[in-house]
Amino acid sequence: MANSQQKKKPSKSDQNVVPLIKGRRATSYDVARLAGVSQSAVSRCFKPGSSISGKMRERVMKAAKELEYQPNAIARGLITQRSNLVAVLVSGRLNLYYPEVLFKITEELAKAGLQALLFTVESEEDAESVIEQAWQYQVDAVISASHMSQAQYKVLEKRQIPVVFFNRYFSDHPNTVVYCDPSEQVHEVVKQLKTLGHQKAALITGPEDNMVSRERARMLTQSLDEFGFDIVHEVRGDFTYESGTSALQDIKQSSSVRPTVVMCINDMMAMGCMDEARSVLGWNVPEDLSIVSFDGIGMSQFASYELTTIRQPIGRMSEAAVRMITERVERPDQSHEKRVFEGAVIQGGSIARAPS
Amino acid sequence: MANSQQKKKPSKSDQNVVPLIKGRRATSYDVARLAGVSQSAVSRCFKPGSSISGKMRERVMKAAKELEYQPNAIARGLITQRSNLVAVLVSGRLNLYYPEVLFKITEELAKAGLQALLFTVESEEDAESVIEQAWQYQVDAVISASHMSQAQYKVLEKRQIPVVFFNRYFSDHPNTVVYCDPSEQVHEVVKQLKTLGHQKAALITGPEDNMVSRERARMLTQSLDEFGFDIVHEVRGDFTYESGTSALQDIKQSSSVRPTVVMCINDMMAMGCMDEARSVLGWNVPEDLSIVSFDGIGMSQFASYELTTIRQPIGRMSEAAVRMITERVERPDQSHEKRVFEGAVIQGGSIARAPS
DNA sequence: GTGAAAGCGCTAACAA
DNA sequence: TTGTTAGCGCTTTCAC
Repeated sequence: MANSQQKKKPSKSDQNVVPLIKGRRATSYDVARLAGVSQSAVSRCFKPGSSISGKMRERVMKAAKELEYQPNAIARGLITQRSNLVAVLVSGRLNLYYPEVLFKITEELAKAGLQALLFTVESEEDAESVIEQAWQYQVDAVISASHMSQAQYKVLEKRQIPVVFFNRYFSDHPNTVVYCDPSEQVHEVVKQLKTLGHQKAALITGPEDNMVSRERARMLTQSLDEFGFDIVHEVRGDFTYESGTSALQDIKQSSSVRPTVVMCINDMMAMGCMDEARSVLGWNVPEDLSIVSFDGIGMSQFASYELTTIRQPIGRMSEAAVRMITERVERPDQSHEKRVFEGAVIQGGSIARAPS
Repeated sequence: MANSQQKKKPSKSDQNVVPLIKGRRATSYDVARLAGVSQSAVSRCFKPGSSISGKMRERVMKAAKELEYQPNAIARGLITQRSNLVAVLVSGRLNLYYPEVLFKITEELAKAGLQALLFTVESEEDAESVIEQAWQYQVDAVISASHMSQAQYKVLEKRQIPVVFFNRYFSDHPNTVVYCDPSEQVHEVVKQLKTLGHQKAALITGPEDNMVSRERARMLTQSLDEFGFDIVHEVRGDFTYESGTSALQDIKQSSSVRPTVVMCINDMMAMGCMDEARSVLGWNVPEDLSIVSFDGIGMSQFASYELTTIRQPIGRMSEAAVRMITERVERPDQSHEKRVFEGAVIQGGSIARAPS
C-alpha cells in the first residue's frame, strides 16, 4: 500500500525493470519501454495533430491501454504553461441564481476541454485570497460572477490572466464582459404596469456595492419616473429570500402610502416578498399587490410563485463567457470585448390591475 | 504581450540578467537571485515548518513580495505527488439539493487547503469520462455525490485514489461513506401520520438505479407496513419539481382510491406535488392531502411550502466528508469507514389530520 | 517520422 | 541553517 514514497526512477538505461509497481501510475516512459519506442513518441501520440505513423500510434496505444496510461495534465501544464484550469468565482449566498450559472458554465468549460476550479467568494477579503489561490494554481483564466474590486482586477490584469466578468463590469476601466441588459424589458414592464393603473411603487434593491443591483435600480427608477410613478419607498436587501420578507415588512411599516407594486432586484427577494405578503400580511398577490423582479431562475416559475420577471439568457451568456475565455487563452493580446444580451420578460402571474 | 513563448531560462550561472520580463511570472530562481540566496532557500521559506533563520526568511520574503512571487502549485504538485485538488462530482442540476452540498463541501475543502475541481455528472457515461479527467489532473481524492457504478469505483480504487461517497455506497464492496440514515425519522413521521388518522399513502420515488431513492422507499414501505397503511400507488419521478407535478397527476389518475398522504423521496418533487395539488387539482394541502419528504433544502421552508421533511445535516456531513478525505490523503492505507448521521424531522405545515 | 536531450518550477535528500 | 543536486512527467526543439 503505502508505496507512494518509493523512488522508482525509470530511466532509459533502466531497460528490463520490473513491470509496474502496483499503485504507481504509469508514465510515458513506462509506455515507451513496453512499446519499445522512445518516450517522445508516446508524447506525440497523445498530442492531436502531430505527425506520427499509423503503426507507431497503434503500438503505443496498445501499450498505453495495457498500462492504463493517461498523460499527466499537471506535468503537461508545467511545460506548456497552460493548466487548462479556469477559476470560477461565484457567491455561495443563498441566491439560487448562482448555482444555475455555475453549472452552465462548468458544462461549457468541459466542452471546451477546460476544468472549473471552483471558488466561493462571500466578501471582498475572500476575493483577495481566492485570487492568490487561483494564481498559485496557474489558472489560465478567471470567470467572475462574484464580487471583485477594481484593485483586485488590476492584479489579475497585471499578471496577464484573462478575466471575464459575468454580469458585472467596471465602466471606467477596460474589461471583458458578458452582460444582460434588461433596460428594454424594464421599460416594457413599467409601461405595462402603468397601463394596469399602477402609480405607487416600492423598490427592493440589493447591496449598495453591487453593480447589478445598482444598474437594475437605476433602470427601474428611470422608467418609473418616465411614467410618472411615485416611488413610495426603497429598501435595501441582500439578495436572499429572508431579506425579501423583511423588506416587505419594512415597506409596510415605514411608508404612509401603500404601494400597489413592489419591484425586486432579484427573484429570491421577490419570492420572500410574495410569501410575506400572502402568508403574513394577508395581502393577495397579485390582486392587492403586484410584484416584479429579475433573473428568471428556475424556481421563480414554480406554481406557487409564477413571478413576472425579467429573465437573463443564462445559457447563452455562459456559452459566450466560455468562448471569450478560450479566445483570450489562445491569444492573450485579444482586445477587450463586452457582449450584451437582451433580457426577456416572463409574463408570470404576479402582476394585475392595480387595486382601487 | 504575446511573450508567453519566450524562453528565458534563469540559471544560477545567469547572474546579472535583466530584471523581470514584464508578463513572465517570477519563479523561485528569480526570487533567489534578487535576495542573493539559493533557490532552495526560497522554497523552504514557503514551506511551513522548515528550519530557516529569521533574517533569511526576511530577505527572501522581501524579494518575493517585490516580485509578487507565489509558489507554483502545479510544479509543487508534480514533485510532491500531491495536487491538493479534489474532484467533486455532483449531478442533478434541477435538484437544488446539490448546490447546497457543493457549496458546503467547497468551503470545507478550502479550509483544509484543498481546491475543488468541479465535475457535473448527468449520466453514467459522464461519470466514465469525468473519472478519466480527474485522473489526468492527478486529483488527490474524489468526493462523489453523483452517480457512480461499481466498475467505475473499482477503477478509482485500483488507482489508489481515495473516494468518499456522499449519501450513497455499495453494500457489497468496502468503501468510505458519509451517509444520512433517516430510518428513525421515517418511523417517527409515519407513526405521527397514523395518529393523525392517515391510512392510505402514495409514494413518489426516484430513479430505480438510485440508491438514496431505493433506501428511502424501502424505509417508507417498511414503516407504512408496520403501521398498517395501504400503499395505494407508487410512482417513479426523477427528483425534479416537474416530475413531482406529473407524479401527482399520475396518482390521481391511476389509483381508484385517493391517498390522504403522499410521501416524496425528496423535497423538489414534494414541492412540485404540493403545487400541483393546490394550483391544478384544487386540493388543499395539508387539509385534503398531507405531504412528507426528504432533504430539508433551504427552499423547502419557504412560506409557500413549509414542508414537513426529514432533514439531512448537510453541514456536518460535508465537514465529515472533507475530514475523511484529508485523513486518507495523508495516509492512503487508512481503512474504510462509514459515518452515519441521523436525520431530523422538520415539522413543517404540510401534514394534518386525515380528511374523513 | 523518430529519438536524444533540454528543461518547465519546484521539493527534498544530501553535504557542507 | 544553507547550498548543491537530482529529478517529478511531460513537451519540444533539433538532429538524423
